Parts: sequence; structure tokens; C-alpha cells
Amino acid sequence: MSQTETILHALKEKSFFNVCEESFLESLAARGQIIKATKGQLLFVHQEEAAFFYMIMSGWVKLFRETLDGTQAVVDILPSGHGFGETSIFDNDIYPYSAEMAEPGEVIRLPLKLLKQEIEDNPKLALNMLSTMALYRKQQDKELEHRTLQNAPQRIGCFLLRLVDQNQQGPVTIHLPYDKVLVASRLGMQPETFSRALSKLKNATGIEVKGSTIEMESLHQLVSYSCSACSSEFPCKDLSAKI
Amino acid sequence: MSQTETILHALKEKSFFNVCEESFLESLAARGQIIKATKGQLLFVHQEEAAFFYMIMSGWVKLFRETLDGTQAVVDILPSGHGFGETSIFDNDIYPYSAEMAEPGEVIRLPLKLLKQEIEDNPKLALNMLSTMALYRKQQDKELEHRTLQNAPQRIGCFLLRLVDQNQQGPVTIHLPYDKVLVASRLGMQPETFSRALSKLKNATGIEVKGSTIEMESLHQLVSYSCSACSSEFPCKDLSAKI
DNA sequence: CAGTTGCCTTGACAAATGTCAAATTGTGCA
DNA sequence: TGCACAATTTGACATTTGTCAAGGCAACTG
Repeated sequence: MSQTETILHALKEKSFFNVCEESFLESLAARGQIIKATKGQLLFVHQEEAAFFYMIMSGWVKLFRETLDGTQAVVDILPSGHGFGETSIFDNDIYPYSAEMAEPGEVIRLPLKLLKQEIEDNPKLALNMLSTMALYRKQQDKELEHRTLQNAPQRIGCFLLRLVDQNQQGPVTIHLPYDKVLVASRLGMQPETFSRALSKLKNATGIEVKGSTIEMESLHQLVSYSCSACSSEFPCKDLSAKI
Repeated sequence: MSQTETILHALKEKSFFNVCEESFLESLAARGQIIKATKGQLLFVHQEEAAFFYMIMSGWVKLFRETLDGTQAVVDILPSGHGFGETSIFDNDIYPYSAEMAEPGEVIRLPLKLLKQEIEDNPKLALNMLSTMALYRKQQDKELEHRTLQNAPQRIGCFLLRLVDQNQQGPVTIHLPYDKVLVASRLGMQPETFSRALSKLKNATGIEVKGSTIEMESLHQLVSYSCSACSSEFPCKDLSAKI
């Protein structure tokens, strides 16, 4: 399969684009590039002029901002299937954060101008984008709430719950999707705090921690520990916002 | 002026609606209500079905969520001129937070269905809404960043800077727009922490604090203290996102 | 297999923030 | 004016989180 065909295939998989003509997707795919990126590779930098938006084929992407002295605030860590960088269309074509590969993988790079034009020309796509942004906004609101209401062990518990099918009964095994250091930054805490908070969570809920694998009798233990400090009842209905 | 005329006038003032036909605004206004609300009055509750969106005529509105035990997380505190509740259109017609008057005032209540229909029918309005949401999202991202990178005194300094014209030279006087308790909650800290953090800020930057009035020789003192722990350089270009 | 490296954990301590109670100040009203 | 009430500040202390340094563990390399 040619690179363009691969991209076209990926675009068609996204329900976000299911309101677009085939011809548009073809011209978009023709102008796209697949980028194989190593761990830590920078994709773009905060405040830079935004010429592309991205879709993740594999690996994890960290979105972050940093101060002059290099301290980072992680905005999000996105999995395969997600898109990012597209909001710059409505923000003066400036990236609102930096992006780098947190785990090696491949991303598709697509010209933002084409998407912008299509959103202006195709009202249905604009509506899709509104839905996407509303969902993402809700998630970020919840993130902020968690930083206010939940302490470190509770945030970890909530993070774990979001990794699994929340309706499953009985024993559960969870694998951390990436480095503990990265999880820590994702949750807005230091690696040391993460390590200690995970121990506390273990003592409080009886979960088993072996390296990056976590096991428990049932989700219930985590739920009562973490969700009590959250405004949403379990099960959490928030899905991931995807482009 | 009749109530409907008052509402129509308010709608026409918003650039958000400048892409709409007069006839739409008239029918929207005809279905609107002006609500005079006392301090603390609840406008709607988190998770409730969303039938209306709102525009603030006067007073301040607090958006928040709370856990079962009543602990609150303040999402935002909005000034006169702002709209809220409209994102429910893209979120299953459910309010993503509760809203109450933080200071007495008047709000306009408008049927969400009409707006929803118009956004679906009028692509330009959809684009306006995308811009609004992108701006709001950026602000919330920055809020999250601040909670991560700035300590309490720095967050207060940043809050103060956002209250004034950032380009003015020389002496500056700032009035806190609402209760210190409310400012504290807006910044995600306890009232006691706010009080002490304000003292620290005073010692660190030499600002003068008299009740809810704050004076300083120049903004520069605040800038170097607060903006060093932020990813954006001063002056901050972020305006308020308004419907 | 030993050495190296990176990731993670632990200890010791410091700093920031929260909690509870009490003191103080400010404000509106009788 | 002076009381009553709300808002704010302060003190004392607990808890949480950060910081720096050291140690342990596991994977990788030569």
C-alpha cells in the first residue's frame, strides 16, 4: 500500500471525517506525510506557526508547555488514534503547546490549510469539530476539578479506572500504558510523589502492584477510594475526545 | 423598553451573533426571559437537563461542580457580558456544571433549542462558536498549567494582571471584582491560604493592599514575580472568551 | 558474567497548603 | 452611636507535596 493510500485509509477510519467527500479526503491524503518518530522527538513547539495537524498511528504523544527555566506542564498524553494541533485553526494558526513523542511511533502530518478550508466549506464538518471540542473541553474541565478535589493517590486511582472497561465485574489487571515518570507528569506530580502515592493507594485499596502491572479483586475498591472526591458518579461516562 | 426589546438589544451587542439574521434574533429574544437573581441564587445544577443558555447582564456568575460531601471546585467566575451553558448543545443537553449568582444581578435566559437549530442551519454561527470554544479551551489549558507551575502568591499576581490593561505604564490601582473568598476559590485555594499568599505577594513585590484595593508603582513588579512561572511571555494576549 | 545505564524507590528534610479555632476588622442597620 | 453579623486575618498545627541525595533493581551491552 502506498503512503497516500495508508493515510487515506486512516482518515476514513475516523468518524470525524465521515461527513466529507471522498475527493476531499483524497486530496488531503495526497498532501500528507507519515513520520516515523523516535522517543522524545519534537513534533512542534509552542507558539510556533501552525502549518500542520497530526494524527497518531502508533506510539504516544505528549503535549506540554514549559517556562523559560524548562519546567514543564503536561497538557495531555495522547494514544494512537488521536489527532492534535487542529485547534490552531481558530487560534491564529499558532500552536497552543509543544508536542513530542513520549513513546516511539508513527504520526501522520497533514496540512492545516486544507482542513481549515474544508471546515469553512462543509458545515457538517464544523459541527463534528464542535462536538469534538466540547468533549475535549469537558475533559479538561474535569482535569482541573481533579487537581482541586483529589489528592495524589486518588488521582492515580482515577487514572487507572479510565484505563479499563468500567463495567467489568471481578478481578482486573491493568498495565500502565507508559513510563511511571510520564504518568506522574500526566497527573501533575513529581515521580517521587507518584511512587509514594501509589504505595498509599496500595495500602488503602489492597491493589497489587508489580512493576507496571496492577491487579485487584474488583474495581470497587478503587472506585470508592477515588470517586468519592469527584463530582461524577461511577461509572464515568467520559470517553476520549478524538479528532 | 419592553423586556423583549432589552434582550434583542443585548443580543445585537454580541459579536458572536453578528452573523445572524435579524429575524432569528427577534424570535430568540421573544422567547427569552430576564431573571433578576439574588446573591447565591442557583441558576441550574450539574447533570440537569439543559433547556436554556444564559447571558449575564450584570453581576457575577460562578460555575462549579461539587462532590457528594459538598466540596466545591470552581470552574470559572464570569463577568457581565458573558454567556454560559451553551456548550450543552454538544454534550447531550446536559449541563456540565452548576451555576449560581456570585454577586446579585440579572441574567437573560434563552431556549437552547433555538440556538442549536440556528447553529446547525447557519454555518457562520457554527464557525463563531468554534472560535469561542477554541479560545475558552486555551484559557482552561492555561488555567491547568498555572495550577501546576505557579504557587499561590504567583497565581494571585497573575489574576491581578488579568484585571488590568497590561500595557499601561506607571502607577496602577486594582479593585478586586468580588469577595476574597470567591477569588480564593477561583484560584483553587482556601481563603486562609489566599490571605497569607496575598501577604507574601505584598512582601515580594511591594504592592499596597487596602481592603479590596491594590496599588503599585508599576505592573513590572508583578510581572517579574508571576510570569516567570508561566509559559507565556508578558503581556499575556489572552482575552476573555465570550459567547 | 560483570559493568553500565536508566527507571524507580526510599530516606531525610523543606516548603506549601489545608484545617480548625480564635481574634480582628469592616459594614449595615436599629 | 453601637450592636450584630459577615468577611478577613492570624495562630497553631497537620497533611501533602516537593527537593535532593542515595540506594535498589532490571534490562542491556560488551
